Amino acid sequence: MRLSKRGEYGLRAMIALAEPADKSDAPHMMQIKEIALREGISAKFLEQILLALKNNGLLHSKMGVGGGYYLARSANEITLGQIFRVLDGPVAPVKCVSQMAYEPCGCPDEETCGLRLVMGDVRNAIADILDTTSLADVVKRQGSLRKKLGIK
Amino acid sequence: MRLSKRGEYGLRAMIALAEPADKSDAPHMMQIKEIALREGISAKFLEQILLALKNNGLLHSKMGVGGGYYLARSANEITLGQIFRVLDGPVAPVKCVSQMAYEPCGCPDEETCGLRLVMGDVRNAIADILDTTSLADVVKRQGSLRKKLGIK
DNA sequence: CTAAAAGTATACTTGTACTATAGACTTTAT
DNA sequence: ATAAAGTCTATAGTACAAGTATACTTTTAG
Repeated sequence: MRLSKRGEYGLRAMIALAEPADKSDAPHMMQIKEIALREGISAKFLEQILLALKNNGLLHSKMGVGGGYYLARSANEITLGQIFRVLDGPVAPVKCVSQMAYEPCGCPDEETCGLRLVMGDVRNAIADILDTTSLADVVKRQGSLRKKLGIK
Repeated sequence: MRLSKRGEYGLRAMIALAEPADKSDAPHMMQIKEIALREGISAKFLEQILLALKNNGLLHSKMGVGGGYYLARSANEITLGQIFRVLDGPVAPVKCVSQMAYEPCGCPDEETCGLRLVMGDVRNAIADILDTTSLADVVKRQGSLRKKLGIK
């Protein structure tokens, strides 16, 4: 049930962009290099990932000197599920229980296939978390944890 | 979050073996060929999978003429989680939230990493389902569904 | 006791997806 | 005009998944 590096790096970058830049609530614009350095990722690889997120409407960018990437919508309107699906595809463990990208699997009777029933539950459990957690939720959670631990 | 073919076939085979052979509650012994045919799987590939399950103590086998595979324990003592881990490895989407196979990931501060927090939730949601569902549960669920639909 | 049925074990192949890396191009600020 | 930044496409190396092949061992029937 692994999350790919692509997915991992993309989610990390989006979370970084969701953190407030300063006291103001202006959108946090960051350059690829800046994110790559901070997260310890190859800048070129991250480039592709951010591009995919942009092409799917989750990021905007500004070209030229002083440019960078920023969230296309406010952090509480972007869910982890949206990001995940762009980078890693459907959430479902097997295609035959996918809501977004259904395909039949090979079982004789899909209606009463035991494996399908359980995998359907798994899919729902994962989707419940990813689709109800926004970037803002993640940032908030990080923040209160840092506060509790007395860190920066 | 895909389930590999290896995992899928193995789980299907185990469920098949968990279904009662007849009225008696003797262990259901089946040959590789028999399972492969029923599930529409390559027998040679299934062979490897069943061997792995045997070497990890989930199956027993009887060699020679009239032999076959059967569950090493009763169907309610084998969980899907056990089978899954043998065939597909850890349940956790990222290694740094794995209970069974922890490894650090690259984040600056693991304690307050937002991604890690969420992926921990995902891991627990998946593990909750797989580790509390036994083969017997799956068979029971299939049975009641078949009954409800009036099928065989 | 021997032949055939069945599982054991390992090695090989083929394809695809992951994880990048490279390089040429476009836009923008100064 | 130039340099800083993003855009886009192609390619490469590696690892892993999925499936094949082959040779060997154990067991039972006859």
